[in-house]
Amino acid sequence: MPEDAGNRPRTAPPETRRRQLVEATIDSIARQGLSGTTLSGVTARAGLSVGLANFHFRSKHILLEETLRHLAEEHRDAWRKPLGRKGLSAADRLLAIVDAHFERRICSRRKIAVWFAFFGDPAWRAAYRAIMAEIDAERRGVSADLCARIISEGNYREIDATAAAGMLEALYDGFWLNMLIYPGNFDRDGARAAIHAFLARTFPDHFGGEQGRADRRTGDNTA
Amino acid sequence: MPEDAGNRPRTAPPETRRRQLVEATIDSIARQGLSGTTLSGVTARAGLSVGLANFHFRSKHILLEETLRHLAEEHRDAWRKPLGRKGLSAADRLLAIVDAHFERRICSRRKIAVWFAFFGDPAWRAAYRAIMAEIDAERRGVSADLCARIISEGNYREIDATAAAGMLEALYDGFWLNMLIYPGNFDRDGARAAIHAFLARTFPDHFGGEQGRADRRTGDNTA
Amino acid sequence: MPEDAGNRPRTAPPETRRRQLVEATIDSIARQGLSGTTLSGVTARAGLSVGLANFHFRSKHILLEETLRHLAEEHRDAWRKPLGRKGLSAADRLLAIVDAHFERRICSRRKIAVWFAFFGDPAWRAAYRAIMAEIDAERRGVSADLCARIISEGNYREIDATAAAGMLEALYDGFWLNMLIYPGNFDRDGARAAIHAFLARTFPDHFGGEQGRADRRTGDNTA
Amino acid sequence: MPEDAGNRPRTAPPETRRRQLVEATIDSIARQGLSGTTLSGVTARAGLSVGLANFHFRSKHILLEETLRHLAEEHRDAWRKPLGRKGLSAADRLLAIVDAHFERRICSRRKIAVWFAFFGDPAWRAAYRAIMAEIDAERRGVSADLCARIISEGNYREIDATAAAGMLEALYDGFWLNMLIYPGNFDRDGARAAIHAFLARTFPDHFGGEQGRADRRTGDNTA
DNA sequence: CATGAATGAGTCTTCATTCAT
DNA sequence: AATGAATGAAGACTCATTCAT
Repeated sequence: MPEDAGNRPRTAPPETRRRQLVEATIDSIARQGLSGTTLSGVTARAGLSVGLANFHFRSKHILLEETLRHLAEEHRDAWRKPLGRKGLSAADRLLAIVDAHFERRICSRRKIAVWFAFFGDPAWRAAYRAIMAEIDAERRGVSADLCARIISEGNYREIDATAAAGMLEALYDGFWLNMLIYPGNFDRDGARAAIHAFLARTFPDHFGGEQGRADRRTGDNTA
Repeated sequence: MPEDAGNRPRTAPPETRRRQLVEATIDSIARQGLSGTTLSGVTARAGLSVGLANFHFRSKHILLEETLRHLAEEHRDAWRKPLGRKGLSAADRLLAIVDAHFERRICSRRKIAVWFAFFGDPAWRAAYRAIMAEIDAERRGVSADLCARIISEGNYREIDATAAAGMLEALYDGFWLNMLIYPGNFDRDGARAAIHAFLARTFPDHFGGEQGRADRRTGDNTA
Repeated sequence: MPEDAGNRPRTAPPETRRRQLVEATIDSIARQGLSGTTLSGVTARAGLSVGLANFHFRSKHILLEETLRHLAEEHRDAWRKPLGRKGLSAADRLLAIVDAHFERRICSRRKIAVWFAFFGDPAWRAAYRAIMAEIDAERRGVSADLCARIISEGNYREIDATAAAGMLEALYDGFWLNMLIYPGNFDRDGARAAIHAFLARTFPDHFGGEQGRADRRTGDNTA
Repeated sequence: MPEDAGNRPRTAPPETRRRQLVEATIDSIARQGLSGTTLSGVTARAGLSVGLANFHFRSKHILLEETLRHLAEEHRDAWRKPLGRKGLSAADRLLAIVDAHFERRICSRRKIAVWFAFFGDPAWRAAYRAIMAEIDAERRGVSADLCARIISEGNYREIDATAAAGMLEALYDGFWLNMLIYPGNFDRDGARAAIHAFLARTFPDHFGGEQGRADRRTGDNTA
């Protein structure tokens, strides 16, 4: 269980330890769930002592909070980064946001399991909101703006940009959950393709059918 | 907290007690989460004693399992019942399935919270599958069949019935989760309307815009 | 260690259990000190399980608080009871208060050790005040009143009743502490005799030397 | 909290560190009690590192022992020093011992709190005895001798010198404790005056009323 | 059917102590 | 001399389960 005991230095920079522990926590939540995640389980997985978790984080609660925050930042970075690129069309940007939700790093079953572990608990839902409400609102806002631009560019009179952005949000979560529960029936590529198809049907002039060809390019599946 | 102590008979038929306890369990999970749900909490809420819960259910695990089963049956009944009616078109039936997911009884935040509590835990996900895999598969199958019929009736060559059914599944869960996390931004009527709009855009000949008018008929919001 | 396991009933009235636990707590504090007093130590001494202490008292803190309160009431009763008797002179009453502090039940090393355990901790000092400030003030007040009556009856112009009462308070505590630390040099009878002598010298007309003869009547020493 | 971090030299002679740590320990015990006194708390208060406490003292136990010893020596010096002066009468010497107990340095609430912290714990009572039994006996012996000389000088037939010395011991501790618990009702000057009055009544020819005048000379109260 | 006292295993947390730097 | 990361034993508390009544 100790990751590589023996030649590991007895002491390490705080950030290293924190990362090790957060990573072990993600592992533990994914496998044992939130309530099955114990400090001793996490530290054993990390090859460290119980005391150390309380030394670097001040309590189990804070460790979990930091884990949530870690995931939050990783996710936010994933969809924000491509938006920074120059010369992208609104459609490109919207696709980038969609695809970010199904990148391998973001959308492993391991990490989705952790997200839903937090979603499943009322207290952690509140923590999630405290951390993510603004970020989620920003993403929805950006998506709605992009939809609005697409709508105004095209000939999509009857479409409501806000509603379209809401659909996308629902689709991310909905596919994630179904990938988690029925991994045999849902996978990253299928989900992405389905959302692409949805966009193609909604904004046919912007998301042509040829986009779909590239969807099957990554052959990996979530572990 | 005891529901109506005092004039309640000291003994009652097993089915009554079981229902009381399951109901109290749903309450407890919705408010405290799965890990915050204790036998003594549940029984106190029901105005009963701890011993009784272990008498009627043999363990906490079984009580939770029965709670999950209760919800499962309620949900299954909700979308199955309208399918029994004669003389409904494929489109009517598909709409009925969609709408069943957003009925008030099915789609209260209280019950959604319980669903996601179970979804959030790996062990309970397995239990969920054991109970629901077949039912969920059936519903997906029925939806896919209905889509296939609609597709064959209409002129929707490029559409994949299975994918469409998968979209619907994702949308149910996705809207549910968003209603749970951001109740200010997502509600039952909006979700239903969004899915109706999705169907209208996907199968324009079958789901005309006039369907949308009825969507705002129920003014209630989830408790 | 279990007190009389085997023929002890598995369940007992709450008051019995509470008393058992408080008694075991007194024992434990006397022997191991406040910080050496653990829930498992106390319950083992009482022949009960850890869980039970948290069932009858809601926390260790409350158990200790109740223990303090128990001692407080016992002590208060000891000096209050004789004051209720009719036909006692002021001097009689004052002596009764003094003697109450050196009764065997009140003034065992075991119990004194517990008092001083609480005195020794800042937080418990505050708890002591919360419980005892009024009672202690009452006793000082009664003593001062009695001194005042004695002073007015006798010819003790220069004596301050309040100061005399303060002296008595100091003497109780001072002898208690010395009995605790140097049991070879200080004992109940000696302490009582010394205070009697102090009163005889302070109020010679009221506390004649013949009082002293009775002082040696109890031959017991503290355990 | 660090006493004067920044311009403090990184290394200092052992005696300096030891004194700093003992002083911080006294602070900590006075505020948090013995059980609330942790090595990291003490060292933080001193602006030093945990490791250093274990370097200069070999364990927490030894640090506390040294703290007790420090207090013991300070106290012993306080009452011994005046005895060294030439030309003092027995009465003067006895008064000096009494007054030493109520000097500001000796009799602050802070230090009394520490004494009683040690008194309150059975194990530390043993340590106290190991350190102080002889010193306390010496003081009692000196006091008894002085009383004996006073008794033989005066006309105090019925008085027992040993008992008188015992009374004084009890009064020191008794007033200390009451100052600790009820600082509003007991203070250094009042305690000293009360003991002076006690001596004046016990040995009227040696401790005249005019002594009392000087009692109020120090206007400070305990911190 | 029903109660609730009793048990004890499991978890978080604190903290003295160690030790590499 | 000095630091502070790291360890692990010990203790309070929770809670599912049992069982006598």
